[in-house]
This record gives sequence, C-alpha cells and structure tokens, in this order.
Amino acid sequence: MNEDFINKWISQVKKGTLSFIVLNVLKSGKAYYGYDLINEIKKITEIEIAEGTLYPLMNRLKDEKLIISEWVEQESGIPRKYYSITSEGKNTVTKMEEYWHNLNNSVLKITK
Amino acid sequence: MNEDFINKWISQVKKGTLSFIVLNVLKSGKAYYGYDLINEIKKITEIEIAEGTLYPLMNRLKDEKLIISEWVEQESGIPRKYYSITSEGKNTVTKMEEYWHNLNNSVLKITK
DNA sequence: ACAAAATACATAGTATAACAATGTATGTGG
DNA sequence: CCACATACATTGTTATACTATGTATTTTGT
Repeated sequence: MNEDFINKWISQVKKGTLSFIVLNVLKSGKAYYGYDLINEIKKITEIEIAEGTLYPLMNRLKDEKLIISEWVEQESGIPRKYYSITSEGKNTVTKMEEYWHNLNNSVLKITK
Repeated sequence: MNEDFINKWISQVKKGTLSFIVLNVLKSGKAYYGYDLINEIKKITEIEIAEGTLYPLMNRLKDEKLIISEWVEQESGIPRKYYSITSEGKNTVTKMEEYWHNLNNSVLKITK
C-alpha cells in the first residue's frame, strides 16, 4: 500500500544509525574488514548495509579519526583492509550511546 | 572535543525520527497546529524541532495523505492550521513502530 | 505608551548520508 | 569454464534536518 513511503522512511531512519552500529561492533578493539562487517552486522541485527553505503562510511569515520585502517595481505585471496577503533572513537561512541538512549526513551514516551 | 561530529550525527539520527514522533502525537486523533506540536514535543521529549523543519515536514506528510490540515480562525490572534491523522496515517505509524522496535533491539544487541 | 518577546505561519539554500548502479579483480564450486 | 562469492571502490540520486530569513499579530514588561 504505502510500501514506498515506508521504505524511504526506513532509509532515512538508518541515517546516523549505521555509523553508530559500526562503531559499536569495533568498540571491543577487535579489527574487522569491510566485507566482514557487513556480514557480521547482518548476522547479529538483520540489518543489511549496502557496500555502497559501508565503504564511504568507513572513510568518513577514518577522516574523523574515529577509526584507523590497515591493509593486510592474505595468503590466498584478495587483500583486506582492516579497521580498528581509536580512543577518540571510543569516546564518541559513548556519547552516541547516551543520546541514543535518551532518544529512545523519548520515543517510548510518545508511542505508548 | 568532537562536539562537531556528534552534533552532525545527532542531526542525522533525527532523520525519519521526527516524522515518526509527529505521527505518534497525532495518533490519538486529536488535532494539533504546528506551533503547538513543536512545544508539545519539546515538553514531552525535550526534542527541539526547528520551525524550518516542522512546516516542510507537515507538508510532506500531507502530500503522502498521512495527515490532513484545516485552517481555523481564532477569536483573537493569528489563524492556526490544525493537522489531524488519516486512517492511512494510522496504518503507517503502526508499521513504523514495528520497524523502530526491531531497530532498537538490534542496536541493543550490539551495544551491550 | 513603546519595545521586546512570544505566537504562528512559510520558504530558500546548504549539508549529509543511504542507496542503486557500476566497476575492478581474485578465488572457488559444480 | 561459468557462475557465484569475496573484497574493494566511486558516481550520481534522493531525502530530510537545519539555518537564515521573512511576514504579521498579540502579549508582556517597564
């Protein structure tokens, strides 16, 4: 029916959320490469991040110095670019968490 | 420190959220006018919606037939444009609620 | 009585991020 | 050997939040 409007809306709601999710996955300190992140996030959350979304996103996070990247050659196969969170990234994700929490509480107040 | 990045992020996270919040306020069936909506939402949620955000938003929701509007002259003061939700709007907000719920659960899985 | 603030609407321009489409290249399974 | 999975990346499109600005009326403070 209004499938179209909902899909557009979902795309909008994802804005900001994806960077938050990515930083949270990296938060532990473990390094992930892009393709792996997409699958990992899909597995845990069922959220599908398009490749055309993820790679520019990782570059933005890098520009902001929230993550760093490193090429790692594989014994077999295509080299991978591994991303790790920085301490600035950890601080940022903590602030994000606070805001997310407040926002969700606000929404809950209104939806109930 | 990274205040700037966080502020940009917050602005992005609000995308989609504001239409969801507005529709939820209107959900009960009670009509609200724009200026009132801004204050009501601020009072309940502490979220500040800029006027330059709200009025275009209301027009979009109207174009999508999720709400209707009606001018109401006041005995004293400036006329107000009252907005009410349509049945299509109610269906839509229900679907939005579902998605929001899933998204939040996904995020919780990753943040914890 | 007058200035400032609040009420109430609206639009134009800017910036950002998600996504589809497309492209490159290597490795693997049937 | 062909299709699919792996792994990276860019370009162009679209949608929405926000700042700035504008109009006009009413209320409040001094």
